[in-house]
Amino acid sequence: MTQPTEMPQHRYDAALADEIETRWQETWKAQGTYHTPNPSGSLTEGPSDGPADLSDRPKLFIMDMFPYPSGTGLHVGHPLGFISTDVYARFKRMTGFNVLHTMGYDAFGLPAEEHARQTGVHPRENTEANIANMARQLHRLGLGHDDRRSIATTDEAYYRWTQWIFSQIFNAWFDEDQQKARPISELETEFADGGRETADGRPWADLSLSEQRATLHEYRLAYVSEAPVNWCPGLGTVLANEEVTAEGRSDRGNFPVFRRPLKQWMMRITAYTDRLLADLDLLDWTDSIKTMQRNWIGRSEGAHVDFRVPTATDADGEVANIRVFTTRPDTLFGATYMVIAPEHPLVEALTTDAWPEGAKDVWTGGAETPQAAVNAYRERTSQLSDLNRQENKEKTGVFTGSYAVNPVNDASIPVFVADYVLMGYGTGAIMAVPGQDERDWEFAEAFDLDIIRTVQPPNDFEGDAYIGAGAAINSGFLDGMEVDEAKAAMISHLVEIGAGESTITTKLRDWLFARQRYWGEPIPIVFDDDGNPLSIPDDQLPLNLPELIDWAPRTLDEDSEPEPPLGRATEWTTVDLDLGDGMKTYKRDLNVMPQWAGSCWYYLRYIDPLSSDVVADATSEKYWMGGDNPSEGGVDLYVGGVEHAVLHLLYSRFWHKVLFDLGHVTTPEPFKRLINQGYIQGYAFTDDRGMYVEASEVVESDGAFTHDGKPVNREYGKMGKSLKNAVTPDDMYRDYGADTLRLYEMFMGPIDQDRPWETKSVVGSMRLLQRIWRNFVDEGTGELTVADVPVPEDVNKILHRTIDAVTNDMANLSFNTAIARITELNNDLTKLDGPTPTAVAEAMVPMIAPLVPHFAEELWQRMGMDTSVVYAEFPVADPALLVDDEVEIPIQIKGKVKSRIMISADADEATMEAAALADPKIQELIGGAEIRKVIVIPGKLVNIVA
RNA sequence: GCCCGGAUGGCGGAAUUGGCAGACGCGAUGGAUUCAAAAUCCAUUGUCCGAAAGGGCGUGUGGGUUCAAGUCCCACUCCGGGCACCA
Repeated sequence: MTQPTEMPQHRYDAALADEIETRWQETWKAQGTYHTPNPSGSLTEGPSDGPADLSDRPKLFIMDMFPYPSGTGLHVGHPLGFISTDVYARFKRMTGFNVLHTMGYDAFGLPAEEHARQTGVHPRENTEANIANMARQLHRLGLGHDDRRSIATTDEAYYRWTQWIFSQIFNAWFDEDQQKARPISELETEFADGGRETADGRPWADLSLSEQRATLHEYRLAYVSEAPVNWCPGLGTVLANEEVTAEGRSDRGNFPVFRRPLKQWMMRITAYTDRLLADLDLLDWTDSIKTMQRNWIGRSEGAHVDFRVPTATDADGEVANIRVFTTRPDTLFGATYMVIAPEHPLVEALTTDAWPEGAKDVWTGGAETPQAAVNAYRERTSQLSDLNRQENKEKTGVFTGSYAVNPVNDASIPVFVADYVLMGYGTGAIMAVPGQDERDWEFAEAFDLDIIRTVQPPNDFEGDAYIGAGAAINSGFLDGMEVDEAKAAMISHLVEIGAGESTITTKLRDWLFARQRYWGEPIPIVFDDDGNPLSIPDDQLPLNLPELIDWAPRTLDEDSEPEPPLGRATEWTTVDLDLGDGMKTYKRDLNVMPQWAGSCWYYLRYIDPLSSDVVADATSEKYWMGGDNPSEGGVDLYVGGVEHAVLHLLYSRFWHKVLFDLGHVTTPEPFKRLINQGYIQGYAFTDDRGMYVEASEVVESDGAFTHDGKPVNREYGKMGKSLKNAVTPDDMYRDYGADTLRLYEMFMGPIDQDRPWETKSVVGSMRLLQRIWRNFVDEGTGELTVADVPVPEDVNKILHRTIDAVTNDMANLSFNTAIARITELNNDLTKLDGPTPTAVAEAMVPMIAPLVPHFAEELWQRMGMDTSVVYAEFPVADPALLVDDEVEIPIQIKGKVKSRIMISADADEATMEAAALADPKIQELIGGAEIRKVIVIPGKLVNIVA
């Protein structure tokens, strides 16, 4: 049994840490210590206990990717990034910056709705409870957030502006000439002035109101369109491409997703393809994230080529023309057949009644007629999910019975339907060049088609299709040209004969923006009697969700139509409005926005969370976003998980660019610097049935692990509920305190690396704080042991070296090495007899303050300071103390260290060489051997080659 | 298949430009203290040979450049991530 009476009364333990931490958290809250002043508008007040000149200082805007407030609360993995940004923010506050750092909650979304479906509790109630719990957990961590600026995307005052931005996007169009978004009213003026022609050439004024609305709708950046979408019956909603996994299932819930045409809200993100790509160069992001964005956008340059099919006519009665996209127009002479996707609109027109002469048996799929073959093939592929279509890479297809004409050599080539060509990319049709394309080669072999090489492979080439560089062969006027030259020549030839042109294709599709769910922002749109969408006036925002008894979407089958829950609020679905042509009854849009909407712009509301007349005060926006130097502008540091590489970060950049074009923000990019923090992983344990057991109950002895007396297997994975290995911060607060948790998480390794959690190692960080504490406070009496005594010279040097190293490490976010340096300094301090010199203490406490703010504040106040350590100046190293008069340098023989000597730090090469050769140990080792060369690096080392 | 990362003691990880590999911590071992334990303090801790002094070998593998390589070059293995019939 423990006997607390024997414990020193004033030891730094969990109980004392708890007392110190909660006390300072209350004080900071009362003083508004982390209140960050804006230059104008709302929130110009700074902290009552901080410097008065904060808003005159250079700014720094630091952000975390805000969390979704889940019902289970935080585990110790979540705050890793939050602690990093907090340490950095605190360091920057102490080195002369006005730092904006706060936290919000991304609170709309599916889980709250699923929870509501299970419990009958309204999503809002549940969401608010979760936010309260998460806010408590985060506050207890001592994060220096300006809580006046905290937002939740579900706040009325917040989503009012999400809806406003939607209206801005809806009421804008993309001017291709200027490559920017402009207000739709300017387009209307162009039409009205005759500066732009209508589709059928009629003057604008002759169009009916409905026709005008329909015309403008074609241009809007947010538009309704009938397009193939990802229909997820399991969730009862449609999803964006980005929300569908490679396996063809929903990102959330893992339900199957089906492609089918539906009328849906889209956002014209594709208009911004080039700018989204080009502006990546402005950003200080990792190459891997930039690469992921580039791959997702998937821009590729090539050409359209038209292949006529003289025997067929299209829907307009014209000679059928198959337009293909190719990145290799130089290989056109090698096109021996064509393939169109099973969903291609020309399939029916091209499919003939009977097999033409020359059709090989293998082309027919065993069917009597092309009609039968194509129908059977389309039937079969339509039933395959995307997953199966990708898994089975064996080439299948059937001949349509038609031949197309190769525009460069008039060759007649057969047209196939095959599912290896996808309708969703390019034109949904290809010219097949088996000689230079592996997939075409496979198909050509399977279907006994001609193969013509049009690029000369190297002599030692042994593969099938050759996709490398080389001279053109078998290609008429291109022969002898290298690939790039041949491409250019072919394109100009195609333009000349009117059979093609250069073009650019992207994988990026317009963003599907509607969800048939309840817990999201209602779309601020109404429809007139002709079904034209119109935005509701800004002064009627926010548009609130109707109160419903039954929020849940229906789980439906594949062939069903989505049923938006908002449609059940019958009173809500219609509204009387005057939109300029008198009071009329309109139908509301019944969709809600996707979860990504609220997170697209939250940084702007952090800047100015209170304004009700503007999205963010213009002066403050320019100040915090760095609008004075737009190309360098944006949030100074944004930290979050890599899982948002293409979703949130692409959408957010898109919205920001629209707002930039419309003049609402001053920088072209929202996030200047991005860091992806690693994940905290944990050990997990499975029993003999393979079921996870509670990791905290597993006992280790002699390298073996047991749970409840039975042996278990150790595994390793992302910390969480499913692996039963979550450790909560609340447990850590109780056993060690928040400062220890902060210190441990920062000490575990570099910020961007995954790392395993080990509760047993946390004690190391606790010990460091205890050892520092003992150098400041007598554990028995609680008396301060800091005294105004002189600092020994060697200690002073160590102190200034530590200051120098820690300053650099903090600036580079290398908190693990900063902590190591502080530990070394403290170890030296421990060895010192007598009290800790005041001069050392006054440097050391501010130095640790960013990492362990409560601990440092407590020592700071005990040392008699009358202002908060939060705004204390970070110590500055004295350069004179960083250099030594004498240094120890290694002497190497052939690169191996053999001896060491002390030598004057500024000794020249000759002196060093002489000193090295004079060393007795070296003389003995060299003996009489000839010295061939001596390399001297002044102040560093001597290497003797003997 | 393609594109990014990465591999250093029993473990987490250090090592600006090529210049003393293993900082700092965890764990482990021994000691001091204690009736005993916890806590604390001190010492040792890459590996092999050796009683020691000392020496050999060592940063995934194989080669190379260099006075000198964890760091640069070539080839490969394994692990993590992203994309994937994208024409």
